[in-house]
Formats: sequence, C-alpha cells, structure tokens
Amino acid sequence: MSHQNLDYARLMHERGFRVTPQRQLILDAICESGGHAAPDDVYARVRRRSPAVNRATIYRNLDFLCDMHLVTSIDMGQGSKVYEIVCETPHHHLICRECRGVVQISHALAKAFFSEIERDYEFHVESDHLALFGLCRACRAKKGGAVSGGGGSR
Amino acid sequence: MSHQNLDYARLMHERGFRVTPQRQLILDAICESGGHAAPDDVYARVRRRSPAVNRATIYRNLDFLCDMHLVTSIDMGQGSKVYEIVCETPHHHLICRECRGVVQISHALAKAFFSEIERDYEFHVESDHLALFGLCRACRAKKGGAVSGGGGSR
DNA sequence: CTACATGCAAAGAGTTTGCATCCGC
DNA sequence: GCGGATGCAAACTCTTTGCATGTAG
Repeated sequence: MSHQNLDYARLMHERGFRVTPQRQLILDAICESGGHAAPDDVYARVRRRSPAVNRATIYRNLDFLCDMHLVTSIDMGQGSKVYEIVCETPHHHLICRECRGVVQISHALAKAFFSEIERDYEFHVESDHLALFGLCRACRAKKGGAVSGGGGSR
Repeated sequence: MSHQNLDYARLMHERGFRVTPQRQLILDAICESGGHAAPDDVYARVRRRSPAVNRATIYRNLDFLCDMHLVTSIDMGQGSKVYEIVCETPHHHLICRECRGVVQISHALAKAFFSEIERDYEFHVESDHLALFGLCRACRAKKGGAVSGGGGSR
C-alpha cells in the first residue's frame, strides 16, 4: 500500500510540477487510511500532522493527483466519493451496508459480466470501479436469521 | 410509464397522508421526463405548470414518494441522483458518456454476476440499480475507429 | 527569480430545516 | 377543525474560485 517516494516525485518533476510537503502528506494520508479516503478523511489526517493545511489545498491536490494518475477517484454512491492510490490491478468494491467494510474483488468476474452486456446490448462498458452494496458474511450472520442461501431481496 | 391515479392516491390515504396537487405534479413530472429525473428536472417541470411550487417541497416529496415505494432514487455516479417511478421489473442502466443516453438492461445478467460474487466472496450484493458507464453503439461508431472487438480501455 | 502552490475568504451548487400559514379530508 | 403539507428564508455541507503571498527548483 506504500507509495515509492522516488516514483511520484520524479513523475511530478518531469511534468514541471512541484513536490510539496502538502502533496506528500496527502499521499501518505490516503495510504494510511487503508486504501480509500474521502476528501474529509484526507483533510483530517493531514491536519493531524500539519494543522495549517487548508481544505482547498486538499481538493486541489486530489484533483492534481488524479491528473497525474497517482490516485483515482471512486464513486461510492450516495454522492460519496473516495480516493485511492492507483493500483496496477483493476478491481471493484463490495461495501457492507452494516459495518461499512470494504472488500476488493478482482476484475475478472466483472469482465465476464461486461462482455455479456456488450454482446447482448452492443454497449461497451467502461466502468472500471464498481461499488456494489450489500451485506458481508459477518453482518449477515449477526443480523438476519437466514444466513445461508442466495435468494436475494427483490 | 404512466401512473394509475387511483393506486397512488389510495396508497397515500391508507397510510394517513394527503394527496396534494404538488405530489401529483411531481409524479407527473417524473413520468414525463422519460423515466429518470433529477431533482432539478422535476423542479423545472413542475414549475412550468405551477410556478409557485417550492424547491423544498420537491425534495420533501421525492423523499416521501420513496418512502411510499412509488418512486426509487438511483445513484448515477458523480453525485448525481435521479428518481424513477417504481417498476415491477428490476433493471439496471447503461449510460453513454458521450450522448448521455440511458439504456435499460434486465436484471438477469446482473443476477448471475451477483451470484458469482456471493459464491466467491460470501458477500450478498443488494444493489438493485446499477449504473454502468460506457459508450453506446452509435457513439462508438461515431467516435473511435475501433468499433469492433471488446478489448477495453485499461 | 519565476512559476507553480498555498492559505484565506468568499462564492457556489445542492439539499435540509424551522416556523408560520395553509388546506385536504 | 385538526394535523399533515406547503412556502419562505435561512442554515448547512461539500466543493470551487480569485487573489495576494509563499516557496520549490
């Protein structure tokens, strides 16, 4: 989950941008937050280390880091947006509506699903970061009696 | 796409709520907008007929209609949210990033996908209104030379 | 030294809430 | 007439922008 210091610094330099302490703090914050961080999470984390950093700087740099392809923004639904360090392997997220836990799943299953859509509807899906909501195993066990079986609601 | 007047009126009455002209206008607006309408679309449409209606009333009633299960809210990503008349058949949406067109797809394909996730990750997906982004056939033909094949970006 | 970056404050979009008034039933 | 619903205005959250100042290279 750690970012190689040299890599991102070089990348910024090469394109004529600067490596500021704020940018490093923001990258650190995203890494530390377990992979996903909302703008406000990033802000809080950065502030803990450096209380003078401004919210506008957070927003500007999250944008900037997306442009640099060091970070991606992911739409988690309900208008909530999180940022994560760019990762080689495309993946999707399962978000538990109870514990808010996030599980990553490989792109393979989704790829098959997208192919079927392409075949049946002639629509080329580009979404590379699905966020699917539901119940994780633990919360399903805790809550509803019906733990087994797949018959969904709806 | 039309709503049966009697049905929704009865439903509201039974639960002790009132059938106001505003509520009817809002339902009409959603129907007329081709199935999906953002709060602002609804507001604009309602205002065309009845300029005195307030924004707060729109928001309150979209919420209310969701509670009544007459309408559902769908997250279209990027924080944009649309409302649609509740429909018996669950479905998902393919949204073209070029023409912004929306195609509905049946739940069947997604169900298979969700089952696989449940099997492999023990996570029960409840998302019943996926919004997938990509390029529709027409826009793919118009744009990129590579119309055929499925090799995705990324 | 020169641009790029930052902090600050103010503006914006979108949504929610308190309260007096209104009106469906 | 009662209690839910509306309009209005203000508050609120999240994000963006203009501008003077600061600082990395």
